[in-house]
Amino acid sequence: MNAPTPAAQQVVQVIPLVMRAIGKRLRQKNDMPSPAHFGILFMLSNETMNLSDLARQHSVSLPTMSNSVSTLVQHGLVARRRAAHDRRQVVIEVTDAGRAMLKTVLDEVVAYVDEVLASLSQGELDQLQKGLSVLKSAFLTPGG
Amino acid sequence: MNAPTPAAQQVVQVIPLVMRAIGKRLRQKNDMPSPAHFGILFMLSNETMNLSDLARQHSVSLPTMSNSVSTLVQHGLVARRRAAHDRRQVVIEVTDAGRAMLKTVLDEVVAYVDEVLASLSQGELDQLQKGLSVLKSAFLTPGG
DNA sequence: CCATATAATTAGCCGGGCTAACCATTAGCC
DNA sequence: GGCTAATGGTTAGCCCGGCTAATTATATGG
Repeated sequence: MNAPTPAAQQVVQVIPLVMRAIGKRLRQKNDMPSPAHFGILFMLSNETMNLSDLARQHSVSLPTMSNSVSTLVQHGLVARRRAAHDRRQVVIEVTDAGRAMLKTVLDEVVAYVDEVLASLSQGELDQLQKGLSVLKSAFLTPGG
Repeated sequence: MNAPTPAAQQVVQVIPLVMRAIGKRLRQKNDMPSPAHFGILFMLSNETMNLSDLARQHSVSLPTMSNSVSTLVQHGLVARRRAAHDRRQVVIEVTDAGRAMLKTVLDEVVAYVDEVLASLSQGELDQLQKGLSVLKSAFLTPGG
């Protein structure tokens, strides 16, 4: 094994830190979905998907995604629909309520992050943005 | 509310993505602790703490931390000890097994991240590192 | 037309989050 | 000294989110 890059070590250190802080903020607000639900709504807001695709993209097993979707359906945030071209598949769609919830939570989280980032200079913000772009591209390529 | 910075939007988008990918990798390996346990071990590896401090730093409630520590104790990774100066407090210490586990997991996760980052150029790695430094400093200051 | 593969659900388990209620200890104050 | 907080932890009871194994429904292919 090659020596780990400083960047990798930093990813391991910083990402969980940020994640916990955001998770804490979400838990503090009532009626906020869990981070997992948030991620599902966010994915579905761009395009509807069937369960399997959703599970794969979200890096969880199919039963787990089925359960999460059931919870979301109970809360009225998404809806199940049989696919016409293949009646085995279930397509998940975000409801209006789900879209509203997503916007609320997105605003809340972004506002919180903005609050945390408020102490940074414009130069630091640029650095942050560039760094995250790199990280995103790395984890979006196959294998990430 | 001011317009959200692009940096904040990117944080919201990228951090959960990376977190899920790392979580998936951890779940795939047997005998790997959950991300939460990993975080606890990591914190304790530098300094022993009592339960309350641990809960606060980890952004969870005291009962939650007590439960997590119980699980870790059952697995032999940490040990509880009454503080001599204040017998109400419980100090948590990492066992040798815990330290070994932490090293194993750290190596595993860092290796995985390195693998994902392998496609990046040195310049991109530098950008990533700088960006994460900024992010870390923002979330480590009070309020983060 | 039957066998197999694929999509999804259900059941059963565990970890991790919470609040409320409780016990043990310390600190403060008359 | 001896009450009365205040502080630190644990326990109980709840829910969500992970997993695997087993089941059902639909497609597909020989």
